[in-house]
Amino acid sequence: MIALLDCNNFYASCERVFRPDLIEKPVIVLSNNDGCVIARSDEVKKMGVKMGTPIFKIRDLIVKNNISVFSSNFALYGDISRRIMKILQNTVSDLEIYSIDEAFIDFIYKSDIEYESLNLVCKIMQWTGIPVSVGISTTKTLAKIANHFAKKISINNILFLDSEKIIDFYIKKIDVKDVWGIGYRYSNFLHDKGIFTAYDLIKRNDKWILDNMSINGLKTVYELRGIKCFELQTSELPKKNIRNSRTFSKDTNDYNKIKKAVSSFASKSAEKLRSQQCVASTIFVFINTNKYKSINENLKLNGKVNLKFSTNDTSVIISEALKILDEIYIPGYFYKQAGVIISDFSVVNQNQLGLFEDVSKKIKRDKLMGSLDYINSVMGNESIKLACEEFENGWRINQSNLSPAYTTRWNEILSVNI
DNA sequence: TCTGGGGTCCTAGGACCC
DNA sequence: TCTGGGGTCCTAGGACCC
Repeated sequence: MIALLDCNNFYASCERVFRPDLIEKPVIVLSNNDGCVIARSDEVKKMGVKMGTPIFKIRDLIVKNNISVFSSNFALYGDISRRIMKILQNTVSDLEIYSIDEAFIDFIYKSDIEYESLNLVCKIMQWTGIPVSVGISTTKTLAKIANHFAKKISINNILFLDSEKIIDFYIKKIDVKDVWGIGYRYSNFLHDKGIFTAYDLIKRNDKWILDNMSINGLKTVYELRGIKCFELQTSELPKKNIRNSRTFSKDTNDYNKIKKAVSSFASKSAEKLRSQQCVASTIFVFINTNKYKSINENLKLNGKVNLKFSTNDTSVIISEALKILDEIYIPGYFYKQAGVIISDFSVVNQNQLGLFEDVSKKIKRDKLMGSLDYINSVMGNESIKLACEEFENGWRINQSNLSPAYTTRWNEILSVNI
């Protein structure tokens, strides 16, 4: 059996932990830059607000229904997530942390899985204040479906799909678009072909599925039929690429601002790269103009470089990224977004040294990067950084409704007046 | 006025080889 | 005029996930 544990309306629930006055009141959390809705409490879902709705389209609704609006506070959500995963680590036998608010698990005691699940739900609520749901079945894809219905119809937020009869009942009820692995393109295609539920889909033959939805589509169908194709991934795999990008708070034609932003993205990418003990050999930089404005200005510019010597040195990655920026930048346009992606990793101590690489210099640079990471880890993020990264709020995002970092910053800790 | 950010995997087609 | 068969590697783009 595989269980999927999923936090209910995770970001909204995190905000409520420190604002219990908002329990059972409508809450939304916005994307970076306060652009669109990325989390909704149940009350807001009932009002018909969809995931990703731009905030300016629901201004009236917010006022009318007195919806509490929060800017996204990833320091807080990340910390609460770590606490929940820690509880799981100490409670279950196998754990795959699938996302910030989801984990696939297997239980130690398998004789009464529903009881185990209930214990877990209660413990997480008591220790962190976050409501969670558990769906259990024979494959990951079915556990996902179990979880989907656990949130909707189960009284205790737990649903166990074990017998074939019960599985059949639910896969006849679920729209293919809500099946894990079937996105909006495939679901439109399937609807056109007269396939509306997961049950309709599994009745199609394998060849048809393979031809139209490729191998992953077929795996999904097998999983729906109760045949395991996706195993529990219990150890964390290193990332294959690292991306840092932002939409600017205001479109900008100021080259220096973009340069500082790109430097800063490159630096953050390098830091993440070092934290997984890797070096990278490909650097990709992109800048985009505003896609919602006139066609003429809808530019997507990008470039990349393959380095001769793989590196995780911040200054090298920044200077290479800036060279690319220099090449792709076209003056006279207003840019909306920029980003840096690094890829083609190898593990630090397995990396072949270049024949013409200056080894003594490299050792010095490695030490320097080590010190930089150490100071930032002890003194707090961005305590020191390179001079080319931004210092003022040149391109920083809008966060006008940001809640305090209650659990990760001493000066923002909750105070209680008695 | 105002539309997020960070990932993975697969496939078709082109370039190149003998 | 007629133009094979078999392979590898790389890349862009498309699909999906949270």
